[in-house]
Amino acid sequence: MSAEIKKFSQAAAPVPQTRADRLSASLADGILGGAFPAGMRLDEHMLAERFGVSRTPVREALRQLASTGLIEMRARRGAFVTSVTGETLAGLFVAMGEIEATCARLCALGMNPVERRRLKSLHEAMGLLAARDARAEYADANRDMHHAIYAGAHNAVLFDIAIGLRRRLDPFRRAQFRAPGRLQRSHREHELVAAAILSGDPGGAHSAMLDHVHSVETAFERMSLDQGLLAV
Amino acid sequence: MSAEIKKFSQAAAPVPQTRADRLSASLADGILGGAFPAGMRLDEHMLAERFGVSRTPVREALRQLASTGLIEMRARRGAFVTSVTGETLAGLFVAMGEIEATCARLCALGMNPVERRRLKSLHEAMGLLAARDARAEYADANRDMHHAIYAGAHNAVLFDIAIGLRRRLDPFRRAQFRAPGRLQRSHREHELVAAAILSGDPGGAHSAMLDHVHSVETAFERMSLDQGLLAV
DNA sequence: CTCCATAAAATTGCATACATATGAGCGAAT
DNA sequence: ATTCGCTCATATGTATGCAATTTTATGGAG
Repeated sequence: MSAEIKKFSQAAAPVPQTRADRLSASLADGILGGAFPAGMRLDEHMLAERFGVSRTPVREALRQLASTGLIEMRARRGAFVTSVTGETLAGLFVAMGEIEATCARLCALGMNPVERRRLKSLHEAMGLLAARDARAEYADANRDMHHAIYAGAHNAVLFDIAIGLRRRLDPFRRAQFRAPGRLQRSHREHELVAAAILSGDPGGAHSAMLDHVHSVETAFERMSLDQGLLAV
Repeated sequence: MSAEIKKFSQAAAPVPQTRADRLSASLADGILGGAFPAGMRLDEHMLAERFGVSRTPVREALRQLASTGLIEMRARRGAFVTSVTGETLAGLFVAMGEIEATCARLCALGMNPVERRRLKSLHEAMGLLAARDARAEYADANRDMHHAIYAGAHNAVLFDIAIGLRRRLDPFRRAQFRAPGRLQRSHREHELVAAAILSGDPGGAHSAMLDHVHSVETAFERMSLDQGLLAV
C-alpha cells in the first residue's frame, strides 16, 4: 500500500528530513491527539522552546499545517488550532462522503483485476476481524480498504483530496468503533460497496458509499452525544 | 458573489497584509502568466532580490504555494514550478469534473429559491453574451456561474476544493473559448445543467455537468494540439 | 463604576548571519 | 575513456536580533 500512496501523493515527504517537517508532524499529532485543544493559540516562542528549536522552523511548520486546515493563521495575530464546530464537522463529513462516493464510482468503472482481487481479499479479511470483534485491527484494515478505494479511482488529485479529508476527520472517527455492534454493521455496509464495485455498478457503488459514510457520521454523533465530546 | 466567497472561503485573506502573502500572490500570477515556466527552479536569493525583500518572506510564500500544487518543494533541493504533463492535466480535469458534478448534484437537492433565481438569471444573461460572441464577458460570467454552483452545494469544504482546482486549471481554460462556436456550445451544455438543477434532478445535474467539463477538456485539447501548447 | 485614551509589554513579521547539505567540477586511478 | 572520489562553491535550513503591530495594562475623566 505504501508504494501506492507514495506513487500518488504529491506533497508529503516519506521521511521528514528537515526540522520544520518533523515539527509539522509532531504538531499535527499533538493537535489530533488532543495535546493542543481546539481554539488554542499556538505561540511561536512557546513551541520553539517546547521543541528545542528556533522560531524559524516553527513558523514554517505552522504555514504547512495551515494548508491542511488543522490550524488557522491570521496575519499578526498568530496561529490557532481550528475549532471544529458541529457545523464545520458536518460539512467535513458530507464532503468526505461525496469524495469517497466519487472514488467508489470510479472504482466500479475502472479498477483493474489486481485491484479488484486485493479489494475483495481485504474485505474478506475484515469480515473475520469483525466476527472476532478485533477493533484495533479492524480500524487499521478499514483504513487500508478506504485507501485502496481512493487509489482505485486512478486519479492523483482525488487521491490527495481524499487523504487530506480523512486526516482531518481521523480524530473524530476513532471513537465510533467503540459503539456496540458497529464493526458488524460497518462490515455489512462495506459488503454493499465492495459488491457494487466488483460487479461494475457505478451508481450502486456511489450510493452504497454515501450510505456508509452517513452511517459513520451517525455513529460518531451518537458517541459524541453520549460522551459530550462536542460542545455544539 | 464576493460575499458568498468570503463567507465560505477559509484560507485566503481578502487583502494580503503580509509580504509573504503578497509575494505568494505575485508568484502565483507569475507562474500562471508564464513568467516562471513549468519546471523552472525558483531560487530563493533570486526571488528575494527580484522582489526587494529578504529570503524569509520568500520562503514562507513558497511554502504557501506548495500547498496549492503550483510549485513543488524538495528538501534541500529547492522549489520548482510544477511541470504539468498531459497526464497530470488530464487528472486535474477529471477531478474538476467530478467535483463540479457533485456540486451540481447537491445544488439540485438543496438550492434555495434565491440561489435558483440567481442561477437562472446568470444563465440567461450568458445566453445573450454567447449570441453576441462576447468572449471576455462570457468568460467572466462563466466563472460566476460555476462559482454559484459551488456555493449552491452549501458545503464550505467542497467550495474550497472546487475553487482551488479551478485556480490550477485557469491558465489552461483561457484559450478554449477562442475555438469557433465554443461559446454557443458551452451555453447549450449549461442549459442542460441549469435545467436539471432547477427542476431538482440530481442525477441529471451530475451527468450534465460531467459532460460539460469533458467538453471543456476536449476543446482545450484541440486548441493545445493546434497551438502546440503542451509538449506531451 | 464604566469607559476611553495612552503607554507598556508581548508577539508576530522581517532581515541578517551562520550552519549544513547538495551537486558541480576536477583530478586520479582503473 | 570512463568511473570513482574528493574538494569547493552554492543554495537551502536554522538561529538570532530588530522592527512593527497587536494586545493588555494603567490611569484619568465622565
